[in-house]
Amino acid sequence: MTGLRERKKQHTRESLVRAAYELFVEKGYDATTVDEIVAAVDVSQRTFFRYFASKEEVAFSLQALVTERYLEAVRSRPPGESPVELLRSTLDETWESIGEAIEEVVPLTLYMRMWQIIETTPALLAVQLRHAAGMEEQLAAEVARREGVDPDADPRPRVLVAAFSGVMRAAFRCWSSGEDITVEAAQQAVESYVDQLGPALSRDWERHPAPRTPPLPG
Amino acid sequence: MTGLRERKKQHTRESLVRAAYELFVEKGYDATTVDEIVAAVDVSQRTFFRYFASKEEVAFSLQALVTERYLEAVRSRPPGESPVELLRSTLDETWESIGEAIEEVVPLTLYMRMWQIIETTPALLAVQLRHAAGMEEQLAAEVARREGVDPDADPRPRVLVAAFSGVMRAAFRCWSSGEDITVEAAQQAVESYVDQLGPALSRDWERHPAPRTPPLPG
DNA sequence: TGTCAATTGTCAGCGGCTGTCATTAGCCTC
DNA sequence: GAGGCTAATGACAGCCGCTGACAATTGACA
Repeated sequence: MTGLRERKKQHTRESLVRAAYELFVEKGYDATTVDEIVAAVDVSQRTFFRYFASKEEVAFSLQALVTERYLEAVRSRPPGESPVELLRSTLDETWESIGEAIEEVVPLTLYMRMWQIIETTPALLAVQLRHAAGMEEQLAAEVARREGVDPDADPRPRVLVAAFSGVMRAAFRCWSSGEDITVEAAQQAVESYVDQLGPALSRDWERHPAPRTPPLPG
Repeated sequence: MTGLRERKKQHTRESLVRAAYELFVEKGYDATTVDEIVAAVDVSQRTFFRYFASKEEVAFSLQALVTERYLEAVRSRPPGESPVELLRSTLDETWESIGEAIEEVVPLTLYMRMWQIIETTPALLAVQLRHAAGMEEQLAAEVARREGVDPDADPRPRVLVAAFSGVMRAAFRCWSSGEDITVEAAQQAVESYVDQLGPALSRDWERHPAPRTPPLPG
């Protein structure tokens, strides 16, 4: 087992995350002061900034966990899938795993509300988009590696990942602005949006709106 | 003609933009202080914040102009084009117009260097991505209007725009990290990336890397 | 137990940003 | 052209995010 010092550190860190999340959800991100967060955990402000480089960072400590999991899952996927299938099926595979990982730190409902706050707070939204862009980089690199192409010479990995991520973001945005803030609803939104990618790019859209629950492929 | 007061205001505003751009390009965004900007124009710091809500905003005063132009061009496009064609051909159409509009305020090379700074400064990159997301919203709304679908019920407009914007962003990123920082190079990068969208989504990628200058459709 | 190193608290200070209020300067009327 | 009116500016104080530096504390380990 790890030493006392190590455990204490992890404890303060998690306490700070929890306190921050609760305050952000309760009174909003901008209205929450770092002083208030550290007061709730009873540490000095200086200590906070030794754990987190900025007030924003604490808000994304769990988001980082999520993207890390997804990337790992993509990397450990068996070969043989086409790039689109890779991204799509990894999504299917990792939903529960990610949900469980989150709940080890904070309740899932709190995390969901935090996501809403991120989407509605301009400063946080901006940072989230930047993080997503960072993940795109790594995803594109992995796709290129799998397909044996040079990611700097062949635009297709980046193009695919960019399109895929864009669609995912649109889906999350739709989900987080809706009423059903559950993992299942998120999963539903993302998958239905992804399935619309092909039709949306087709030359002529049929006049009738696409069904909310699109037909399953195959 | 406008009064003296109005002209003075516009003058200070443009002076602030120019001074800011030059300082940002010269010593970097983070290393540039608002105090330095206002010192170069000889106004008080308070005045700066009456013109721009934040230090970031002055860096994007021209970006706003660009997206505005593109949106207008999309809106004034004749009907009959498919959604993808709409976005693609508006792009072709507006390159020079936008370039000219920029040069009325600052030299194009300065603007290009500023773009590089935005892409390489985390704080600015984040804000730019947020602005892009805002434009996506409006683009999706326009696409939905043209196709006569409900943007809240039919995910295709958002999906298409998300994919298209993601690809554009990837192209700009590639361009801004390269050596040829000209409008033509940007145009070239964007159009070749957009043309790779279909191939990238196809089930099986051919093993050979796609050509940098892809074959024209049709 | 005593030494060493890691962690923390305290303090001073910078830079972004805002509210407030007095001052200046363009506008408009007589 | 002198007057009042209003918009724009400057000056000041102050909050908040964030950092460097140094001293105090506390776990680790011989």
